[in-house]
Amino acid sequence: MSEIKLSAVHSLKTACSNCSVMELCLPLGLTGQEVARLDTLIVQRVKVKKGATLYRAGDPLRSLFAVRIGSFKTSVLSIDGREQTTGFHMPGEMLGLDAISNELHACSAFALEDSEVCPVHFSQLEKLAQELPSLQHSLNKILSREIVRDHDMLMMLGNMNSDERLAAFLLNLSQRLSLRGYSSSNFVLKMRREEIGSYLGLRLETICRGIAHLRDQGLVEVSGRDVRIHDMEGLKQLIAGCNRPPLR
Amino acid sequence: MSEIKLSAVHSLKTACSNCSVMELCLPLGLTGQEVARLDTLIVQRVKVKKGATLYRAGDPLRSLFAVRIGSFKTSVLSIDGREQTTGFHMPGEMLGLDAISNELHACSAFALEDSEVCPVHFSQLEKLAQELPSLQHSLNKILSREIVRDHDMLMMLGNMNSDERLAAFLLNLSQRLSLRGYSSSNFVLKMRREEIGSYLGLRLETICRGIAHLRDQGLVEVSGRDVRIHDMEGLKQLIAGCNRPPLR
DNA sequence: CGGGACATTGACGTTACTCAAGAGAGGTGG
DNA sequence: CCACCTCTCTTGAGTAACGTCAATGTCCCG
Repeated sequence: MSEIKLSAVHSLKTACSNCSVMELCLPLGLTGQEVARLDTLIVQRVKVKKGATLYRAGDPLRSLFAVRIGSFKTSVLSIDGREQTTGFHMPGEMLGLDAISNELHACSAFALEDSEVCPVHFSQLEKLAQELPSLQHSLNKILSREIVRDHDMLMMLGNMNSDERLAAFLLNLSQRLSLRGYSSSNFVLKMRREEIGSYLGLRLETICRGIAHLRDQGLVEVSGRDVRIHDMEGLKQLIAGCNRPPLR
Repeated sequence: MSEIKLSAVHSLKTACSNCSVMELCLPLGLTGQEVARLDTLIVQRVKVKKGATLYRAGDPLRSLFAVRIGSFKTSVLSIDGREQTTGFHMPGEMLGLDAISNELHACSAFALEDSEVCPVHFSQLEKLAQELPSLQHSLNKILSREIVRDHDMLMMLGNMNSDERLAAFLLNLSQRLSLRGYSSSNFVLKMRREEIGSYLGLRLETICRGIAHLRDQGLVEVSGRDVRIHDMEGLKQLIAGCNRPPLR
């Protein structure tokens, strides 16, 4: 009886098969039965308030986290306090992959809005993957995709100017939101200018100026956090030649 | 009888257990018996001449490659011909990890000197990993370590000035060579200035000037490809915490 | 020994950073 | 509900860092 009290509300709904981003997440490529077994690993979803920390660099790896609702940023902090944002993460994406290497989280994860994640106990996941080849394959792919994504970022930081980086960033957001059923031309930024800058290797003022440049070219309209893309093709042309299709 | 002709020389020696970098490579954490099974996947080593291509972006993923002897660079090319070097790889490191994601190589790999790799057929590797939990764990760790490495690169490109990047690059080489039994203070660069620049997001002239700066501070002596580190601590201080005198 | 690739250095230009001031947005308490 | 405070965003002016262009030097490799 007493066991119910904590997880009753959650346990009924804790099921990948119910999740709106299942086909973007860990269950990708699994059969219904396999997904059901994966479900058993996710004991309880966790809500994370806007601004709260999901984990910090140096924390031991217990679980990976699948973003279910909301969005996160991950970043590493240098000794003197400078921050490099390593990614923005939306529903269906996995957090904590860099911790597998040393069993310690290498970066910190912060919620950009009220969010919800599905913790997946990592050693249990490895054990289950041992039994389910397609789960193992899925995990391999997710890890590899993160590497590809990081290489795209290296290309951006190494070879693109500020306006191109900003255009690529907006296109990337647009595409990922579109995959999740949202408008590709009309969306809201969940992060501050400073955080965009930290991600793109630029100062916040440079982000502001970049927005002004794109606006002056009639490509986008940005009002605070609201983004409206007016000329998707124009944006793509701006970065064409620096990268293949949009990003990632 | 006829089967012997091609691989006779190799098959005798093709064994991870003989390999000088075994404990840095895929076999890490495996028992002797497990290593023996891994050996069966590596049919034949492949020699790659200096300047030759091991694989190109877009090639289908057949095998991952473990560097055995020599060194490689991997890079992605933009449509307009700009190159972003994504890594330099030395013995014991795996090539092709980014191909798992789409079953297509996302970057190209070139030998920087006469080299030798151990191809590991990927689907066979996955199958074997299904039977050997520690092999699977090893692969997960290798993938995750690559992500951590890429995040370090992002920190470098996003937050460090040219001299710091160069210092960090030299220290990184020094450390990896040391791990492999070579001198940490006295080594030979296998890549050109332009390739270092492509890796660090800088022009080749900036690399030259950076070398001059480090030389003027008495930290290193570089003559062509020969590097002699005179003040390891000084180099480390230069990048410690990413702090700098007057920074960009 | 000659030629081509690679490396170095200088002069100058451009981009993005720094510093600064002010405007806007959002949350809180009176 | 408004006033206030703080955080965030925007824009300008001046500067530092890196890129570009160019000339020259050096090292291999054939």
